[in-house]
Amino acid sequence: MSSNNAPKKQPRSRYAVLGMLSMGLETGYEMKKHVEQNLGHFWSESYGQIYPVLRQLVEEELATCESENRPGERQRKRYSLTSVGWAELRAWLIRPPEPPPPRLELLLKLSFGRRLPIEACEKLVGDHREACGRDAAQLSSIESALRNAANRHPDQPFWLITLRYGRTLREAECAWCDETLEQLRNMREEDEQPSGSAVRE
Amino acid sequence: MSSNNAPKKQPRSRYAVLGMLSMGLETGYEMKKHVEQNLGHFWSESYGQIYPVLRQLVEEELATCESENRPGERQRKRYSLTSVGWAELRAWLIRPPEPPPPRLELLLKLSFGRRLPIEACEKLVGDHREACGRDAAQLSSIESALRNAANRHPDQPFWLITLRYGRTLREAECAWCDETLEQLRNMREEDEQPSGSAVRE
DNA sequence: CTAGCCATGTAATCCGTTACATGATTGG
DNA sequence: CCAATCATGTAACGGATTACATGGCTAG
Repeated sequence: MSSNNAPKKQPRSRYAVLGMLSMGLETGYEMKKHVEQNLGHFWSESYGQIYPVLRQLVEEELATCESENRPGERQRKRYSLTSVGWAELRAWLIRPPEPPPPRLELLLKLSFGRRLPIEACEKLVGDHREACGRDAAQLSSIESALRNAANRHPDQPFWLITLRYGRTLREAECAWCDETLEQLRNMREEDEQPSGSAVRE
Repeated sequence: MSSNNAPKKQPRSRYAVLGMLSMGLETGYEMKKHVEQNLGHFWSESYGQIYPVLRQLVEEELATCESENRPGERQRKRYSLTSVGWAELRAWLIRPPEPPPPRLELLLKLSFGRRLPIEACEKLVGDHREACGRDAAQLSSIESALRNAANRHPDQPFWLITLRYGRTLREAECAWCDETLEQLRNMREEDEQPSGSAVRE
C-alpha cells in the first residue's frame, strides 16, 4: 500500500536517447539529426531534452562520455552505453507503452461543427484529406526506397514496420475523410432545401 | 518582419471550454463529466485546466458567470458565452489544426526491436492488437447506440463523425498489427534455421 | 573573410496532469 | 449519520519546446 514499488516513471526522451546510443549514434547532434531524418514520422526530440538527458545518463552510469578529441578532430563529446544502460533500455523496451491522453484537435473542432457553416467543416476535412494523402504518398515512397536499398541496415525490417504503420494509418484517415466529405455534402444539400419535397414525420 | 501579427497562441483547453459553453454546458463540473463520457475517445481535460480557464474567460469577457444560487439549489457557478466568446470560438474553429509533434512510443520501441528477442516484439504488437480490437468494438457499439437513439441531439451527426474516425483508425491499426505479427513470425522462423536450405547469395 | 554548418548547451516558458484541500448535499 | 457524489479550486511538479548564447571549423 505505502511502498511506491513502481520503478519511477522516466521521461520518454531518456529512452529515445538510450535507444539511439544502442544503435551506435555517439553525439547529441547526430541524434537530433537522426530523429529529424529517420524517425520524424513517429517521433520528435529537441536539443533541450537530448543534452540534459545525456549528462544525466553519464551521472547515473548508464553511459560514458569521451570528451577528448584527437587533434585535428572536430570538438565534440562521444557517448556510449554501459551494460547498465543496455539493461535499462531492454527493460523499457518490453514494458507495454501506455497511451497518452488523447488530444485530437480536428475531432474536437468537428464535434462543435454545428456552430459553423457546413462549407467550413468541409474545408477542415478537405485540408486534412490533402495532408494525409501527401503523407501517405511520401511514406510509401520512403518505404520502397528503403526496401530496394543496396546497403541494408540490420534494423531495416523494423524501420519498414514503422513506415507501414504510418502509411496504413494515413490511408485509413484518407478513407475517413472521403466518407466524411460525402456525409457533409449530404447534410449541406438537405440544409439547402428544408422545404421542397421534405416530409416532416 | 517585426510585428508579431499572429493572434497569440492560446492553450487548446481554452477552446475546448469555449466549445462546451457553446453547447450549453454551464459548470466546470459538467464539462469534466462531458469530456469523460462523450469526448473521451479523442479528448481529455483536467480540472486543473478547466477552472482556471473559466476564470480567465470571464476576466477577458468571453464569458459571464452567475454565482447566485436560488435557495435550495446546489451551490455552483453557471457560466455562459458572450458574443465575443462566440466570435473567438468561431475563429478558432475555422483555423486549420496544427498537428502536434509525433510521439508514438510503440513505434519507437519497435524501431529498436532488434535489441529484443523477436518473441518480445510479438508480445508488444499482440497486446496492442488486442487493445485496438477492444477499442474498435466499443466505439462501434457506441456508434450504433447513438444512431438508434430515440432523442437525438442536434450535434449527433458530428459526434457520429468523430466516432467513425476512432473506429476506422483502430481497425486500420488492427490490420497493421496482423500484418506485422505475420512478418515477425517469418523473421523468427528465419532466425531459427540460419543453416538448413538457406542459400547465401 | 565570411556565410553556413557543426556542435553544445541553458533559461524561460508553456501546457498539462496529479495530488491535495475543502465543503455542501443527498440517499440510504 | 455516513458514504457517495456534487462542486470548486490550488500548488507542485513535470515533460517538452523555443529561443537564445556561444564558438569552432570549413568551403567558397
